[in-house]
Amino acid sequence: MPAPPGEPDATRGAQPPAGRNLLFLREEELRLAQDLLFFGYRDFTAGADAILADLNMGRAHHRVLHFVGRRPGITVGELLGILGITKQSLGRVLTPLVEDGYVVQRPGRADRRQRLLQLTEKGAALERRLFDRQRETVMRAYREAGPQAVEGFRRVMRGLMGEEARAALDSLGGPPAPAEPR
Amino acid sequence: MPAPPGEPDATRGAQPPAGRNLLFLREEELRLAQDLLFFGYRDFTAGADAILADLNMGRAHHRVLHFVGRRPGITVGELLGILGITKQSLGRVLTPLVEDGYVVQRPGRADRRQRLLQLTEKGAALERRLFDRQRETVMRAYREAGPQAVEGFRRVMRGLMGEEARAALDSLGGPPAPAEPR
DNA sequence: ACGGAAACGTCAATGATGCTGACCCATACA
DNA sequence: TGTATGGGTCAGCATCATTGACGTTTCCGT
Repeated sequence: MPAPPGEPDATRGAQPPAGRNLLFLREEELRLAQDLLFFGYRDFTAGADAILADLNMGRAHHRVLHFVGRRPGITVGELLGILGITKQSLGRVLTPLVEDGYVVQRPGRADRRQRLLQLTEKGAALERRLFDRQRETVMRAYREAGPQAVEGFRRVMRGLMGEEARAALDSLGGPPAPAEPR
Repeated sequence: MPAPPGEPDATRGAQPPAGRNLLFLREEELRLAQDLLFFGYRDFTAGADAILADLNMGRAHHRVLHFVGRRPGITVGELLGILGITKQSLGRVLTPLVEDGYVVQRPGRADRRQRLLQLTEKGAALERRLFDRQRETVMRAYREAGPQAVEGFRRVMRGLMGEEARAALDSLGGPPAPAEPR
């Protein structure tokens, strides 16, 4: 039941169009955006949350697995910067992940104070499981919406971010890892 | 610095294109979606969170203000359904909001067991303040991305939702309130 | 008119996620 | 040698959400 292309059904109870380029900024549309983000994000995370609950973990654990998997060899400090949380908050999640064998730390080569983080096989397997669950959700949404909508989605989401988040995002997709051979 | 139109920059480190319509479902693109949702949602809520913190409130309070404002006269049960939380969780947020004069409850006319919720002036003022903060964020994103991207954003976000959320969403934009005159 | 069920409220306990403040250790570097 | 940095940890606190168990009021079908 893919939505009909073209016409946004989001312009409900509106005055007659008065510019089509300003129109889309009206209040109801912005409230709709709030609704969309709330429901969309909640359901996006719901599948993974269920898996995590069985393992006595939460969303925070998933985020660590996700970003460590995305950037193997990431330092604790970089991870803190990406997540935007405190050392203590990260510690309470990261320490158990290491103890339970999902993540390994090895000292940095250039700077031995650093702890470079990596997923173990076990960690990678769990991350993959969580990813696959979300993949279904996202793929369905992407397929229903079509490639052009996906591109629009990306642009809007990026626009919602502050400078820091944009930089972090770019750093994730870009360089796979800054040297540091094993 | 609006992103260059057309080319998704999300197709990094890719094999040569093999369909362009299947291509956009590849793993890296799905991981990018995870990143976008995490950063985007976080920064979207950040502004309102800051205001709320000063008032010793949290996101949950905002959600109540938002949905009560969006649907004046909503019952507690409907609100529970929309938020997807338990009665107890709602109570801990709603009771203080009523005590502090942000929300009023009046018994239902047709069914006096119900408590119909409404914002007071004070509540509407706070909701407006929170809304305005998020409005800036969303407007910037919408403007940078353009109307077509906005439409795509809407379609994808909607696609992320489950059946229930879609129904709830539709009920929000649609009928302003089911009768029940004061 | 009676009894079950629905709508709402509330008490108690628990868990996950985050915060601040205060330390500590090991390493890097001037 | 002395300070700064990367990382870890302890204690205490707040928010948000959970489950389970009751209690009250009101509705409605038999």
